[in-house]
Amino acid sequence: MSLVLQENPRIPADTAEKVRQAARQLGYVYNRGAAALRGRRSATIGMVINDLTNPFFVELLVAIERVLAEAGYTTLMAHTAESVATQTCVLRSMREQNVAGLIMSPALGTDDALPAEIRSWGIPLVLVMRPMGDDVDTIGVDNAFGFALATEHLIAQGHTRIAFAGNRKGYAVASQRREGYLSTMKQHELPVADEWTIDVELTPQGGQKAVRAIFDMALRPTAVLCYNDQVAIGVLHELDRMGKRAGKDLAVVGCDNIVAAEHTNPPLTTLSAGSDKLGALASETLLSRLVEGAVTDGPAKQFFAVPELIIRESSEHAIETEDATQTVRGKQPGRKRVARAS
Amino acid sequence: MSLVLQENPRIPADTAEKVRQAARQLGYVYNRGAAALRGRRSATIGMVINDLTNPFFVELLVAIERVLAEAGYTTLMAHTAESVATQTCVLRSMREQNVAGLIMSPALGTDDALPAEIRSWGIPLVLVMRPMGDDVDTIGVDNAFGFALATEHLIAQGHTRIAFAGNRKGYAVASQRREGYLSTMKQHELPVADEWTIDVELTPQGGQKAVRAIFDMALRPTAVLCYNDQVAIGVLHELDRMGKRAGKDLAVVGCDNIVAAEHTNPPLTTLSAGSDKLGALASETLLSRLVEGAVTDGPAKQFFAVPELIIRESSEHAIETEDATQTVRGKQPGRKRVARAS
DNA sequence: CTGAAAGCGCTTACAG
DNA sequence: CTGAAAGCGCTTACAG
Repeated sequence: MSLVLQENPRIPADTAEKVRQAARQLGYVYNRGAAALRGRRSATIGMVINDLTNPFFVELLVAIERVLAEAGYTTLMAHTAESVATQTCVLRSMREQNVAGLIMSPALGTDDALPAEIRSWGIPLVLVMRPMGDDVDTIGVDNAFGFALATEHLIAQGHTRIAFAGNRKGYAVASQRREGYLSTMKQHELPVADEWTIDVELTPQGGQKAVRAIFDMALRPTAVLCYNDQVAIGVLHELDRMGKRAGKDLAVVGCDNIVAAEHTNPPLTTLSAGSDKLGALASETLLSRLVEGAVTDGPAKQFFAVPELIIRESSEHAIETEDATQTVRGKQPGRKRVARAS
Repeated sequence: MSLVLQENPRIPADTAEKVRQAARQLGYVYNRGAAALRGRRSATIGMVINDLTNPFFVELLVAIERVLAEAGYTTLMAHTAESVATQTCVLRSMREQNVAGLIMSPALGTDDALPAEIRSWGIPLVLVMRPMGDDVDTIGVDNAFGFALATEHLIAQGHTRIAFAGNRKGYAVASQRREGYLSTMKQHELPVADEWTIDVELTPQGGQKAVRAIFDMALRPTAVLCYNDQVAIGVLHELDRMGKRAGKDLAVVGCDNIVAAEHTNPPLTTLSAGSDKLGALASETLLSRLVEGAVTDGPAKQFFAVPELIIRESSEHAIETEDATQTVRGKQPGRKRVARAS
C-alpha cells in the first residue's frame, strides 16, 4: 500500500491504479501523524507571527503559506500578539507537534538566546522581518536604506524639518529606521530637534498621538516619517480630525505598502519591500534546510531586501519650491511613481 | 510517565515533581502525534478561511484561535482565497492531519453537499459567517436585520434614494443583505430603481466601481449601503479622488466594523456583530462537540448575532432635514453612537 | 493497586 | 525481488 502511494517503480502502473481505486472505495485516508511518527520527520511547518492586526504580517503569512503548501507542507499558525509569554507557550506546543521547521517573526522583547535554544531542539528556524544576530537564517529589509530613501524624497520636496514617529526604545528595527533618517538629515546638514523623534506605540493610536505632539511643537516639522503604515494611518486620521490635509499641511510617509495604503485618503506614500517576495524567500530558505542532507551547520543565510519608495499623494505637495512635475490631486487613478536607489 | 503528565491522583505529588524535573533535565518532549495516534483523538483544530485580505476574517481568526488555545487545542490554519479547488486540497490535508474538528468559512461557490461529506468523515464542523443549510452548526449574523437597521438610519437622515453596492448574484449572504435593504425601502414606500442594486466585486476595487456607477445614474442615489467595509473603503477612496466628501456628497455605510473603519477618512458608519463574540461562539460550539460523549447527531446549533449600527461621520450629514443633534465634524475624538433595534 | 504488554497506522530494514 | 516483522512514542485495557 505504502509503496503504491509513494509511486514506487516496483509496482506496475495498472496494479497501482486498482489499489488506489479500492482504497478510495473503502474510504481510506492516509494518516500523516503515523507516518511522521514512524518516519521521524513531519510535513508541518510552524509559523509564529507577532501581530496579525498589522495587515503587512497577514500579507506575509499568506505568501509564506502559499509557497509551503505548494511544497507539500501544512502550516501550523500561531499568533503571539507581541507577548513573549504567549510565544513561549506557542513554541512549546509546536515542538510537541513535532514541526519540521519554524518561521517566526519574534515578539518584541524576545530573549536574544531564543534562536540558540530552538537550534538546540534540532528544529530549523527562519526569522522574518526582525533579525536576531548573525547566525540565524533571516529574511528582512534594509531599513536604514529605506528610511534614507524616504528622507531624501521629503528633502527633495523642500522639507527641512522632518519628524520620525515610532521611535520605540530598545527595539532594533526602530533604531535602524531612525538611523536611516538621522544619517540622511546629517548628510544634508539639516539640524534635527530631539523632540522630532517621537516615541509612540506602533499602531494607529500611536500615529494619532504623534500628530498631536507635532502640532504642539515650537519648531514644527512639515513632514513626518512613520515607523510603518499602521502608524501612518493614525496620522492621516488625526490630521483629518483636525481639519488638516496630509500632503498639504503635513507630508506623511509610511512603510510596508500594505494594500490599504493605496486606499487611504489621501493615498499614502510608503516604502515597499514586497510581502510576496519576502514570504517566498522565507519559505524557500526554510525548505532548503529541510531537504535530505541539508547543511544545518553551514553559515546562516541572511537576506535584506532593498525597499522602493512608492510615491503617492500624502507627500506630494512640495514646500517652497513649486515643481512643474507635481500633478493635480486625483487626476490619474492608479498612478504610482517609484524612486530607486541612484 | 504518562500518568505523571496526566496528573493522575495515584501518583504522589512529590514523586510526580521529581519525575517532571528529571524529564526536564533529559530534554524530554511530549510527542502529541504519538498520543493522537494511540489515543485515537487529536488536539488540533483545522481552520479554513476564505479571505485573509479582509481584516474582518483576520479578527475572527484571532478570536477563534485564542479560545481554542485556551482550551488546549492547536490551530491548523489554511487560506483558500475563495478558491473551491484550494479548499478541497486543504480539507483533504486537514483530514490526513487527523484534525479533531473544523471551523470553516466556505469559499464562494462551495458545493452544498460539502457539509454532509465532512460529516461522513466523522469530523465535527462549525460554519462561520456563511450558512449552508439548517443541519450544520453555524455561527453567523442576522444580515437582513442589520441592513434593515442601516437603511432605517439613512432614511432617518432624510435619504430617499439609497443604493446597495455588492449585490453578488447567487451568493446567499449578499441576498440576505439586499433583502434587508429592499424590504425596509418597501416598508417606507420608497421606490427603488433597478440600477441601485449594484453588482460589483466585494473588494475596495468593487467599491470604486460602484461610486463611478452611482455618479453616472440619471436618478442619482444620495446614500449607499456597502456589502462590507472593504467595499466601503473603496467607495471612500473613489469619492476622495473625485474631490467629493463621504457623508456630505454621498452617505456611506459599511458592514463588519473592522478596526480600520474607525480610522478611515471620514470615519465609517458600519454594522458590528463583534468578531470577538462570533469567534468565541464558533470555538465554543465546536468544543462542545468535542467533549467525551457529545451528541453529534443532535440538532444543529445555529446562532445568528444581531448587529448594531455604529454611527460615524460617513453618514452623518442629514439631507433635507437639519437635525440639531448632528455634531460638527471631528469634535469628539472617540465618539460613537449606537442604534439598536426598537 | 501496579506493572507489563498490546496496538494506533505507518515506514523501513531485513530475512527469505 | 518480495513479504513479513520490527518499531516510532504514546495510551489503555488487562493480568497479576
